[in-house]
Amino acid sequence: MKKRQDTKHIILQSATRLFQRQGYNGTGLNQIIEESGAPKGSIYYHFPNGKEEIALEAISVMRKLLLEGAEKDLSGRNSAVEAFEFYVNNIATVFDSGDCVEGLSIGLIASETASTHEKLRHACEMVFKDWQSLYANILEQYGFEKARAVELGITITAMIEGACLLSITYQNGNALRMVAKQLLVLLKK
Amino acid sequence: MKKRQDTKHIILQSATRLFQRQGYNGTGLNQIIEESGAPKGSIYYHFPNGKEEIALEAISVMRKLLLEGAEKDLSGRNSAVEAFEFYVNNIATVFDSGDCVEGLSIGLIASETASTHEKLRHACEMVFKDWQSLYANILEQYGFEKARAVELGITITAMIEGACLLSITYQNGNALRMVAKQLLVLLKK
DNA sequence: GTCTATACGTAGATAGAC
DNA sequence: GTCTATCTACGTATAGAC
Repeated sequence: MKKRQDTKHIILQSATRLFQRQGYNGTGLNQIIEESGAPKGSIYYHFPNGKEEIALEAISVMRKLLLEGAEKDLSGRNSAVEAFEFYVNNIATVFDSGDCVEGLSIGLIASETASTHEKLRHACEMVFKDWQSLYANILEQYGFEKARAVELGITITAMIEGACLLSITYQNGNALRMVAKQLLVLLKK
Repeated sequence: MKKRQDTKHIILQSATRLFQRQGYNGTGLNQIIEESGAPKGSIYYHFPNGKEEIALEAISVMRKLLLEGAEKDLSGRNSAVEAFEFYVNNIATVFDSGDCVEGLSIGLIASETASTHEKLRHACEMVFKDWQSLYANILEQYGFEKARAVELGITITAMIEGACLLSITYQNGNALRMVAKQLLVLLKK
């Protein structure tokens, strides 16, 4: 059917946005329904396993979007430094608007579920690993040796996640811009 | 009275632990009472403003503990690199035990409350700023010029918070150890 | 596929006895 | 200072008509 995919899709859209902003525990099923305008009775039709299943699919949506964005921003530059500087400064601008930031990371949902929902924890772990690999691959393309690229992949993932946390808390993107600046030192060859 | 302080204290102890592990939304008042063994009726006597007030005081407890620990680990070393390496590797060991990590940061509660509880958001912001200042001061003591020390203070705060997030998710402290290693590069003079 | 109604638990919070 | 009882709201989830 056509309607089937449409409704499921808009539920997932709203859920993704709400989970990113308010976290897993902070978001209710009722709120997702309300926000999306989807028919209330349809949630357990599309997601028989309830909230956890929605979160699992939402993480998968985030993963896809965030990785695509990263790949686009990071490719076709003249150097690793230039690529990551552009990429991180780009993220920074999102946090400047002040209110109602749609988190650009899965950091919140990851830390919430790490010790309570094994499935969700694992899904988040996979996303972080994807990022690390992507960053490492990009660095290899720019001439870093493999072992060093892997190390930097982990480090850059941590730096960006940490800076996103500071940026959300401070309500501006300055921490991310600072990280972008320090990458000049870290990526010096 | 004496009892007054005792009960309030044990409530705060449990609340601090639970908020760090499960977050603000993930922790119920009932659970705090249960965990602490405190008399159930006494919560609104000691904390008339309810859950938010408990969280506010819990953040203050975390702030004190974490800053004290950081100051101790970072002082009396031979160089900035040595100090931060010891400090970060020390944090890393806490995440190796696998299950039931008592978060060592306020990252979870900070990201949960950033867009929903202004008072709590602000309290977390102050803690992060304290960290930045502490790190910057330490770096100045080791001979970094002030402006550079401030930049690095922000960056190191982000790196550690991000690595804590990865460590919680991965259930081991390797990300933190990796960050410690990269500080060798970043703190080179 | 969608709707209404509702079950059932637990959340935070309050009142008033002790 | 502490206890019990209770209120109201909301959480997830289900049942069954349409």
